[in-house]
Amino acid sequence: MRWSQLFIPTLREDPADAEVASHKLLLRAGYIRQLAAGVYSYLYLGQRSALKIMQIIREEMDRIGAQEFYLPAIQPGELWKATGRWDEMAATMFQLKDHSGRDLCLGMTHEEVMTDIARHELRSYRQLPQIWYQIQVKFRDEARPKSGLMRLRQFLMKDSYSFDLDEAGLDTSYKKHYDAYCRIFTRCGLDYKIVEAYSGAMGGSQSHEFMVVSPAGEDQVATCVKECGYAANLEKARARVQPVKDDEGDRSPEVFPTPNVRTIEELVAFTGVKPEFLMKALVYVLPAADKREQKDQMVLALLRGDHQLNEAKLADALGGVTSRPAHPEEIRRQFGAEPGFLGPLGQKGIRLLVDEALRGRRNLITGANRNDHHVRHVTPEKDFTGEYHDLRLVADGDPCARCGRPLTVASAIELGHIFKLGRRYAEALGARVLDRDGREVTLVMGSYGIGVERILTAAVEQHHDQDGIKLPRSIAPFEVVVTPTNLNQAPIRQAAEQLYAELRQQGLDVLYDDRDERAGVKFKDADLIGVPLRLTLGKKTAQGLVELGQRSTGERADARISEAVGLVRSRYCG
RNA sequence: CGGGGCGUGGCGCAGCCUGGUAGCGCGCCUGCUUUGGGAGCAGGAGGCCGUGGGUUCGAAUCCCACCGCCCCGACCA
Repeated sequence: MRWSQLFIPTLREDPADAEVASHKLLLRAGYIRQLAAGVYSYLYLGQRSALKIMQIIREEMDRIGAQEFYLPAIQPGELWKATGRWDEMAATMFQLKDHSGRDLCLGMTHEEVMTDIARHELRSYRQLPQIWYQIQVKFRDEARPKSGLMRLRQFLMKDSYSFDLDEAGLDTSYKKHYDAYCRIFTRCGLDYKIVEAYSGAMGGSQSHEFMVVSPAGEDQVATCVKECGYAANLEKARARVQPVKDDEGDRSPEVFPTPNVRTIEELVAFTGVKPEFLMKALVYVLPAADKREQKDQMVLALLRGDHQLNEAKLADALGGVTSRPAHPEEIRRQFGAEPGFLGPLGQKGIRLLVDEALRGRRNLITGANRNDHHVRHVTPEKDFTGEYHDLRLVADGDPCARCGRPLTVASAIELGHIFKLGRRYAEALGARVLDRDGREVTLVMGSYGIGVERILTAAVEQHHDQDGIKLPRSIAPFEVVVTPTNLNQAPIRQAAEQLYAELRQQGLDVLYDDRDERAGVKFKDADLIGVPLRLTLGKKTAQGLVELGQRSTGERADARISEAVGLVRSRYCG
């Protein structure tokens, strides 16, 4: 393509509204422009990259036998009501009505529609397994879109769905996706990690996320420093506990005054006792299930003073129900004390959830449920009983649950997520087939997603420098740029034109910078938009030489013009 | 949804406190010179100052309301 005829609106300065590197660079390089919060237009370069990413995804999905569909973005509300997600997802779903008042929504994911097809069409186990996918737009009314393409309200997703007769079949479909995802992210030139993930509101048994570690990421992952391979989303991560030596002896609880001492830090300062000998009490409220008669249930979560509560684990402990922190009035009503003075002693009608790290501990200090008082010598099991669960948020440096070496906690961008869904959606929508014995069985499903823009964003985060973007060739909008430094010199122009024509004949994506600009402008722009290889025609053209420059490494080498095309093919773009 | 910040030519910003002819850099157009890391000189075009109301002789500037965007938090299949 001739640059002089293209629309590549590069900017010299950082846009005021961009904070993270990928956002700034994608705007500056003319890949994207913003339309509204979390809504972006993909201009020529952005679209070229997106198309390449989607093509890689397509090839690898096809390779595992997945079949490409294209489903509607606009969907009937009934389907979502049938699975219970019309209300469950209402906060982030764009819901609307048609002219006659029927409920519709913009698809935020496609379990419902895919399962609807499956229930109407699949009749026999002989038709299984099936893997169906699409690359399509998704809409989510995010409360806070952010960081350019990181969290969008409209975005592209490759989503696939597997339908199997049983769990063993699901395991196979899941593994196929796992492997396909590895190939996809590798081909996109990303350095990624695979972590165990929390399934959240999707339900289901097993789940992995594909992550790129980056300060711009919104997720947190815990990774073992050693080769044991343990890696998990912080929502899910487990760790061993550093053992603590308690005071021996069977002492009895003893209330003591702690005027205005509310936080763990204040309690440490006041008593001189280290936080690991304290017990913190956090109150959560479970929304009343179903009937309005039943009132909200309160839950008290107990953790070691120096530990943090992991709300995802709390939700798991509560059977997959999301709870919310209690309001101060609710706390006063139940405990007769202010937050800051709460503890497990003498509480009725409230569920006690105790973190595993408190198992076997003795003589701890906790709140007395009386303002300005705490109580010491409290021993779980002896003085109160509760259900033990792993409730703790893993912290950087905690010993790995698998090998005991320290875990590192880092921010990461979620590129893809694979779920074993089980039968939830098939059950709700009645997707069944006859098995070998003629019995009706409910399909077992998996669902698998990849964020297209996330790949682009993560790739820019991982591959850029002061001068701009350094995308890998597989997803860069162009593979080569031919840059004549001065078009007014006929030999330079002719050599450039010829190289451009020959490289195109080789089937390469070539950009020819035929703009009437000074060399410096052309170099800056080529670096900014991230063309992996630049062929520069200039001073040495008279000697029959062209300079080959690699964007990723900064390496430059001269070559004979006559041999340049062959060299590009064999050495750089093989 | 809570907290904070910002809306002024295409982009980045100043002006606002203390009301009185709307300014700077980049970009854009024309011409000449220049030509391997965002050139120089000269001339020029381009602004409902986010929107609506109010105060005032007079509002980019003061007051009120609303809208939009960004950041932190809550939320996030």
